[in-house]
Amino acid sequence: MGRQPCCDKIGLKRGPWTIEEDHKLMNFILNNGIHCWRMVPKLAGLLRCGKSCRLRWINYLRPDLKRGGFTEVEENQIIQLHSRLGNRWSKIAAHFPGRTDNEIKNHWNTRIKKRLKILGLDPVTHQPINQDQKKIISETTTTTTTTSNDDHDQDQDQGQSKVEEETSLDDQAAKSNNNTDNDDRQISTSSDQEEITASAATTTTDETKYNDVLDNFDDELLEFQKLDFSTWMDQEINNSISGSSSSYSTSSSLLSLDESNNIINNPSLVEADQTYLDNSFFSWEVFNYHHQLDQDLLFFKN
DNA sequence: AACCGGATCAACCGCGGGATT
DNA sequence: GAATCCCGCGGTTGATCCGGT
Repeated sequence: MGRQPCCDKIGLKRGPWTIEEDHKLMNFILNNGIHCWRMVPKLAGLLRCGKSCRLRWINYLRPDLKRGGFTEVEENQIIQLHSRLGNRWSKIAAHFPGRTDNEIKNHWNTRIKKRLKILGLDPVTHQPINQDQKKIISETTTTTTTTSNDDHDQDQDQGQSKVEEETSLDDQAAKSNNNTDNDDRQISTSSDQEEITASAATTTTDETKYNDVLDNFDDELLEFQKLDFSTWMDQEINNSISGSSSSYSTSSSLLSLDESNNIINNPSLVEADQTYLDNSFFSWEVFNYHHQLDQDLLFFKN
């Protein structure tokens, strides 16, 4: 007997979200919170399945998302964590406040994998590739960009051997999350850092590199922990208005900061040019400018 | 200007696991 | 213990962007 689908898909909309749908979903969650994703689309008046709403919220609408490209420090941290956790993207993402598992997964598959191959490292085992393997990889990467089944199998094998370690990491992540309550940004704990440091010390060739990475990471974490969530959010809002924030998506589906500010300064543009609404997503900042952010943010601050 | 192919990333799908009945 | 529900995860797809020719 097969499993029932998560929802009946008859009459449900698929594909890219419109600004109107985003607005409905965000308003609903901000006003009501999340209790049951299955009910969210019905109550919010959306023709989407609950899964789709959840994904949209987690990967795009959540106000604490950190947009923009990954820094080298973050990339190195991802590599470090991937060497120990394998393709457990959600576990890896737990170490990066404001980043989603999807974002990290995409970044890994599109950039970091290549970077490691160029450096002569196997992205699956993180070990140096011998010449024969290098040859095979260079041939396969020129013919296809998709993940091979071999990769997949190796990933799974690797995953099996890491279950015990993962368990301890999960415990730490859980403790960390419980300690932080509303402050999602403060996820990594000192014990995480100690373990990462200890693990880094066991990898012989990259020891120095990892220590540098961890030093930088500790500095960032310290800065980060000085902020409480509401302070951070206020800064993000102020930065967005002044145009000095560093965390903006360059994604094509978002209006650029210049465009956003242009609309802020000239709201009539939106009424005059319907294509803004039809074809574009506002950035989070613009969206909130038009929808009384302060009121909505009370939900998060409380 | 038009086309092409690679890169990117949002979104979908199926599955596994925990909770509940 | 079995059946069912729901959530979350990881793999994959497909639309779009972008640079090269």
